[in-house]
Formats: sequence, structure tokens, C-alpha cells
Amino acid sequence: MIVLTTRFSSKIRSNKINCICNHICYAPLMFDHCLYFNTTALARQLERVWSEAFKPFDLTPSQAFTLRAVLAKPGMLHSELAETLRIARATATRAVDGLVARGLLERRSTKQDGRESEIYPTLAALALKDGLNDASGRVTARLKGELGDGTFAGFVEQARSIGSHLP
Amino acid sequence: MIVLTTRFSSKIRSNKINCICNHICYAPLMFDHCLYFNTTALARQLERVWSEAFKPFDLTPSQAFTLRAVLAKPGMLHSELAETLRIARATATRAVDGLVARGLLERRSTKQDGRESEIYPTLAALALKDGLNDASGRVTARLKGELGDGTFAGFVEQARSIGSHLP
DNA sequence: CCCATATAGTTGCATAGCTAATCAATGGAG
DNA sequence: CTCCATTGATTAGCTATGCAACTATATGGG
Repeated sequence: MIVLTTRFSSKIRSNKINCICNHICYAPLMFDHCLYFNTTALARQLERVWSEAFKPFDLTPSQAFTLRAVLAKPGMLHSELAETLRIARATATRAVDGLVARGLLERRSTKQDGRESEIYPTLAALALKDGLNDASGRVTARLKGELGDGTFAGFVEQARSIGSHLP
Repeated sequence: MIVLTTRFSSKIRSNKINCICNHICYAPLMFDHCLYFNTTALARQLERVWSEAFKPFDLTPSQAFTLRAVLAKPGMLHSELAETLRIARATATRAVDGLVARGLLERRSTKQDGRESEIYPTLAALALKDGLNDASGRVTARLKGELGDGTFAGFVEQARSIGSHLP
């Protein structure tokens, strides 16, 4: 008689090994064809990859992209930043708050319109500019190599295209 | 002489209209070829689309997918759920907490191993099963129609494949 | 000139995700 | 048989995000 220890049976349950009784557990495949599921799961994985890439700067991906956007166009407004990063204005406000606190960005109200404020990188941020772009470029290059250049570019283009058809 | 009102100039800034001085503002295109950027942005948009789809059930996408997973395999363990949904175990714990509080799931500890607990749908959850699957199916069908069947399936498959090559 | 409306930004509140640390039960090594 | 490493689950603390409501400013019609 075959006796299963609890540990062994739990490995069967989690589909890590083939089940001795030839029973196939489908749960892990359940959402395999779901756009939402696979995109959000991939996004979480990429979050981890880019976190690693920006770790030398002690910046999260969100902070790093905010900074890169402002470095590319110093003086941009919050609403422009939100649009550039495709996030809500409220989120942009908070992202800038954090980088102002870190001494990497500063706000200046515009002369023309008292409601607006422009966002500028500090000198400390300017010093990071090339490093940040390079870090992102390196991880991109690495993944292009691992996934195949065409695959990569095609996928990114499709993601952009699908997004442009959604609300 | 051309005088710009502040409102008008802010629309130029945000790239909503063509700039009269032929200056092109590149910021919104800056991350167009970035895998991280486009995937996370798309994920946020899809979050909105699926939120809408599950709104009739008063469930968030995360709750709905948790429920669907358990409904597909009643009695699954938390670690299995985490693997199925591709989230951290801690997140699975909290997702189940919420649905237990809503009266849709219940935990039962297993006889064999006192550390484990199995997750079961309640009767209330069973009543939602088909509705949830249909709701997700409908939004999938709609997007397939809008985006093209092949595009859709190809993209999802690539997302899965890219994910499987990442840590 | 003044008020109604629109807009830029902010704040409050909520969700979902992560990592790291912890708790509790199991099971194997000696 | 006892002790320790392992494992399933949970908790603590943090980040990023969104929506909705709010504040302050600007604009334009009467």
C-alpha cells in the first residue's frame, strides 16, 4: 500500500509534481486565456524586474519613471506628468510629493496661472539622469535578448495598441 | 500679435492640440517602447474594464478572481490559491479574509495537517458561480471582437510566455 | 463688474499588492 | 524521544493606485 505523507500530498495538490493517480488538477491553468489575468500577472512580475534595476538608485520603478519624465521635460505641469505616465492626477501629486521630500524635484508656481505648478528636477536629480535611463535601457536590452527582439517589440506595440482602444 | 490665454497655453503644453509654433512635445511618447511602462499601464486600464464587468456583483476583479478560483476547485489551500492567482501567499490570505467577511468563503482546517486550511465557497458563492464566469466571458468576447480574435489570443499567449521566462 | 462654470491641484478614503518577520505544526536526524 | 529545520498561514508595515470631494484660481457671459 502506498502511504502519502502530508507533505507529499500537499505537493500533489499544488501541482508541483505529477499526480500518481493520473488525476490532473486544472486550477493553475484556469485563467490562462484571460487578458486581464495574464496582463496583471505579467505587470507584477515586471514590477519586480524593474525594481531590481532601479535598486542601485534607491528608487522604486514608479519614482524612477516619474523622475525620468521630469528630467526629459523640466517644468512640466502635474497634469502633463499624469498624462505622460498614464496615471491619475492624484497619483501624480503623490509621486511628486515623495520626490520633493527626497530632494529630487521641486515645484514652482507659474506666473500666468496661479493654479498650475511646474515641476523641476534638482541638481541631485540631474546627476541621476543618464544612470536611470541606462538602467532601464540595460534591463530592456537584456529582456530583448532573452525573449527575442521581434517578440519584444511586437508585444510592446500590441500592449500600446490595445490600451489605445480601451476607455 | 497673437495672445494666448492661460487655458489655451495649457492645452498646448499637454499636447492636446498642435502647437502653433511647430514645436513638438515628446514627453507623452517617451516610454512608448518600454515593456514595463506599457504593460503596467495596460494592466491599470484592464483593471477598470473588469471592475465594470464585476460591478453587478459588487465584487472587485481581485475578489471575483479569487472566488472563481475557489469555485473551480473547492477545498483548495491558501498556497494553491496564491499559485493559481500568481500572487504572494500573504495577499491570498487577505483576499480570503475579505470574502470570508462577506460570507462568500469559509476556511476549514484539514485533519491531516494542522497548519493547512482548505477554502470552500458558501452557498451564496455557489449561486454566483455561473454569473461570474459569464461576466468575465462577456467582457472577453467583447474585447476579442474589438481587437480581433487572433490579436487577442496572440497577445495573451505572449504575455503568458514572457511571464514564464521571468523570475 | 460679478457670478457661474471650468480647471489644476490636493486630500481623504479605500483596495491590492509586496517583503520580511512571526506563529504554529510537522517530520526527520540523531 | 527530543530538537531543529521546514512549511502553511498570518501579521506588520509599506507602496502605488483609483475615485470622489474639496480648494483655489481663472474665464467669460450678462
